[in-house]
Amino acid sequence: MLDMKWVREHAAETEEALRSRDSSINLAPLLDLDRKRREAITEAERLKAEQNRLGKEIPARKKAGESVEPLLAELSRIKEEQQAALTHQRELEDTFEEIARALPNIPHESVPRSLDKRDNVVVREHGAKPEFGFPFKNHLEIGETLGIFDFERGVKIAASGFPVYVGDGCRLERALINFLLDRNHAAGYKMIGLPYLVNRETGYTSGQIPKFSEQMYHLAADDLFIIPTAEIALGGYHREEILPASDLPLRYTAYTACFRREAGTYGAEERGLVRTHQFNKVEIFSLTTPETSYEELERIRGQAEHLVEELGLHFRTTLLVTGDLGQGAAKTYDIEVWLPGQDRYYEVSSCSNCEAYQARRGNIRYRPTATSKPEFVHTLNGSALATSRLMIAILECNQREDGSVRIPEALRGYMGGQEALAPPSGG
RNA sequence: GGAGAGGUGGCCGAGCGGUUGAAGGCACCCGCCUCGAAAGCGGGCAGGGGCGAAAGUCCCUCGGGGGUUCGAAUCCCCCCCUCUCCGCCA
Repeated sequence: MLDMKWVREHAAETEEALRSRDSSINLAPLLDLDRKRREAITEAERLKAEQNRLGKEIPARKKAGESVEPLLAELSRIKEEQQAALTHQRELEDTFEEIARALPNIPHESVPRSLDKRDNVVVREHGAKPEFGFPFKNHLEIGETLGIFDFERGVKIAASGFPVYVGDGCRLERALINFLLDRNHAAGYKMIGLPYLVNRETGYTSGQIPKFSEQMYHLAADDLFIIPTAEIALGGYHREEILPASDLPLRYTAYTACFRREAGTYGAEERGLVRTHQFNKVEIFSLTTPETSYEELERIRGQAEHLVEELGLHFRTTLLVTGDLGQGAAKTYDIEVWLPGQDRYYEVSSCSNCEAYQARRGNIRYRPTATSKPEFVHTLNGSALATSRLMIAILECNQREDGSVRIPEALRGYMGGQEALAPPSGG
């Protein structure tokens, strides 16, 4: 949600900025509706004030022994008029809000303007693509050799896109999750365990509802949504609160499974763990003052990059262009690791500053000073990191000719000192 | 799921048909006092919205939504949540 007062006063520049991410955006109908809406409010309130004023005279007149009959007649007439005005006001407000809520955030000035994601700017590269002196395998083949995944049975249990991790595969991902949580904790992010189900209000806060509802699994009987990322649940954590300024910044990290319907994104080339309906992710989430949110974005990005580095993986960081930004984001960095088996980079982290977009939707505020009015906080989120996809990178980049996979040193402590994943003996 | 109790401002807590957007306390802010501080004293202090350059003014909000009434925090209905007891399940 944007600050509609600000939009009203900066209509032309807002429209220009929004069009840089969606060329079909036209603010004119919304601004027209806003004008009519405010006129309707003024009229309904005028009638209500009149009603209140006359109503207050009743006890005095009764006391004075005067007849209140003419006054009551007058009142019922005004009341009827007022009801009609109120209905009109609500209609306009509903339509207005429906349109206003669907607007994406205004991109930050430092974000490159383009509708073409091929214009995303690589701002950092680390390491190099691994070179193999032997025919390398993709993660599916490696998984087959090591017996660490069971996609067939995942289908049997649930459906395609619900992977099963077995033995060392399960242990390795477990190790990753623990490693990431520990590092995030050490970096000052408070660990937090979250519900995987969220209600409508929380879904709305993060911007998933209503526009992207169809990407979430929905439990109709209870009207709850299964989270596509911990960001959604974390966004709801401080909903409807006024935080003391001294508490900011608030930094959280959480591990959750993530569930995405991925409707319409079916890709035969994205097999195995590349794109699934259920995956695992460790998330970072910060709430800050408006003044410090861009520093915080760099901090989150730095943390995510550092984690990939520690795992010894080759990655690049890109600054997304306006057209590639998610609904609530004002600025986003993606961190992508190289997947030899896919012959391309894949996102393992997306770090965004949503500024006040989510805070406004969820009414998350803070009081800058003891005497000032509450203001909206800025919210930021970043994957740190998506472990299911990291698994692919680790397996593919650390494979050896004999079919075993070297375990990154950072994870060995979480694997009982184990240094490699080896194929079952005799097979 | 059944029975009962309850949801009021940043927090605690009164109010139970009009003068209450809400007593009192705590917290917080400003001032006095003090070398400074504490205590004490005086004052201030909910959120959102419309109009307005501003001062200001009006409207809404006492869990949420409807209703009764000229008028609702107060009465009625539905829903949500919390607590206690029972049932059920881990």
